[in-house]
Amino acid sequence: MSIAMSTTTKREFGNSNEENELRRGPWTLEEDSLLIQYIARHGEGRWNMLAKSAGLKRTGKSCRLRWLNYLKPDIKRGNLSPQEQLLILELHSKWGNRWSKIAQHLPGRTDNEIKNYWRTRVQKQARQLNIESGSKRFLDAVKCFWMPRLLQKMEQNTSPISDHSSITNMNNFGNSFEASTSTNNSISTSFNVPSISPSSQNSFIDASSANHLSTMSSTNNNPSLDFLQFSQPLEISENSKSAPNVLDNNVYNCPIQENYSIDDTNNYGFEGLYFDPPSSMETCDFSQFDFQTSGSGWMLDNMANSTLWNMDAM
DNA sequence: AATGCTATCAACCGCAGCTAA
DNA sequence: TTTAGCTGCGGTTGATAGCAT
Repeated sequence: MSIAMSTTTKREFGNSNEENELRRGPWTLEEDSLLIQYIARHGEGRWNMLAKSAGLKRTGKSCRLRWLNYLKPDIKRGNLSPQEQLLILELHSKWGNRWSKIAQHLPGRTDNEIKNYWRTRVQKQARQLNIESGSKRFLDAVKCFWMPRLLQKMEQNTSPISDHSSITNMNNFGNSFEASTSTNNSISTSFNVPSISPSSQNSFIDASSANHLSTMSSTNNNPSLDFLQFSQPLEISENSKSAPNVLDNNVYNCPIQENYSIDDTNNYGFEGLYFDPPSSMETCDFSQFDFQTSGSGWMLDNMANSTLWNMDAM
């Protein structure tokens, strides 16, 4: 829904006496209506001419942006699903800030939306981890913490009962994590992450993880990335316009496991999500992550109350 | 209730690439 | 070959809603 302007802001045109002055700022319902009707009759493109012909006191660029990011009928609104978030993380690790390219693989999502998501959610997490969002360390943090948590969340969504009671077997084995359900859907998942607490709703890293991480951090002052063995890249063609996304019955490489297959049989298309245990367990060097905040001591000291990797905020 | 802070997201800006004249 | 106009992309800004104090 458009945010109709009730007041004149400084981003609107300053002099209302200037009939020919270009309008700026939020679009009104009338403008939206004009644009929609014009495109319905004449199609999109040739935006400068379109703006004039439609009687809009807007630049062509502004019309294009409004249409592509907001008014176009196939725009999907609302929060990004865990599947979409996972795909964004993976595609960003592959392509970087190629927002439009990433958006091509998320039907109904715009580059602007994905860019905003990245800046407001992902980069926020990077700041809290005190690591650069584009760095390899951050990518590994994403893969160690965030992606497994997303998968866990997706798993919860696939269960008939959407709380943790549906998870009947959840064990920690050192750096690995297994969860299975007793439902007919037979979900079995394993990750190589430290001690994920199934009851930790608000914080991905629970207190035991915090201890683990603190210990590792304190015993390794010269963290090495060498034994990290992630990044089986998604096999998505650079030129592919079709979305190899989670809505399809695709099998593709993911950074956590060699392969996972996806059945499109539930709301998210993830009912049949299955992770084969890796032949050789990949491990995550947590000592590489500097959880020290700027001058306030170890972030992990009170991790139970931390919002670090808070999936509810994603 | 008032104020300040933070998160979100729509919209703008500048730049680069493309194309037609 | 040059140039002007158009389009698309990525970075950034600013309005505002919601939350905390």
